[in-house]
Amino acid sequence: MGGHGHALETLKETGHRLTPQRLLVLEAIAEGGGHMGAEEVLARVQKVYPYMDISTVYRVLGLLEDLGLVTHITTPEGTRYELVRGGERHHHMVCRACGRTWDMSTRFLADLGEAVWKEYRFRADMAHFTLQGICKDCLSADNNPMSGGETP
Amino acid sequence: MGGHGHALETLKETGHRLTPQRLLVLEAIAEGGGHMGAEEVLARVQKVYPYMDISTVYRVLGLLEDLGLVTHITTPEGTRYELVRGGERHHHMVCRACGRTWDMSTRFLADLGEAVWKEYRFRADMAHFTLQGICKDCLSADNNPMSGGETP
DNA sequence: CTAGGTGCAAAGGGTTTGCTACAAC
DNA sequence: GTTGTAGCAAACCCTTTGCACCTAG
Repeated sequence: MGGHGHALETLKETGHRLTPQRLLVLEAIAEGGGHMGAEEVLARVQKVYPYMDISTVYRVLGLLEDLGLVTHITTPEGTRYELVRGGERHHHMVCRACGRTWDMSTRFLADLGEAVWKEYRFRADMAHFTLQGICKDCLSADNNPMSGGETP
Repeated sequence: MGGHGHALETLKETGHRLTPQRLLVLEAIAEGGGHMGAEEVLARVQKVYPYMDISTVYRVLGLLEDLGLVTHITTPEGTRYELVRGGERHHHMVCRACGRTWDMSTRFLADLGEAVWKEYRFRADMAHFTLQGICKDCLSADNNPMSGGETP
């Protein structure tokens, strides 16, 4: 069970029904950890409740997002959803070779966000930030050339 | 006239035919000033050549991208293409409010990539990097609270 | 000439919508 | 009981693909 008890309250307070489907989506996205696609949420829920429909997943995710409980980002791999956790910052580096996720200090993004803010007055959304690349293990494993991958 | 004469050479050198459709797509994307969706490219070309088909647009854009003449980024509003102009490399900031795309100097990501490399030996892939957030216009338009969006 | 490229139509993948039965309150 | 929801199917983008004809080299 994740820390989404607060979410249930929000649902009730805003006059929405507490349906099993909503609980299941909430659980799935809470346990899934990082960014999940709708299809992945569906798969997780269906392990417990096989009748779950993809349209319900989208509707629930949309509702949760309207309530500020979930956000989504657009990536080249498609739309990814995740739980909004108060205060918790999670910046990740995902290795494209081995798929592992590594933690990154918020310091780096603080610098980036601040620099961009000063220069462009653009308020970057760092809440859900994932850097892709190749981790040190995979780099040494095969000396991956990775066309222009270093600092552009 | 756009500076894509170089593109024509690249096409010939790589053994591709110089078709009117390719020239038109090249012109459209050069004159459009970048950040264009396939549909917009199609519209521009069709003003001159109404028979142009969307599938041709995609195929030409794909070819030009393979040749390194064009890049694309993924935004919440869809895929956006732009001409690669020598030297003028940059990254993008996409406003979640108005959907516009803004250019960002590579300098900021260079710093981030380098810092991450030094600290973690993680080789970040900065190609097609897109920062999401709220642009200055939308910030001043309505004083958007943007849940914890500032510099973390 | 002859491969490569185009237009058209149709298929795909992801997301949304209309509808009726159903379940939360 | 009411009304909001879920499931299903079909519609809807956007993008890709198959195929016969056409055209640049």
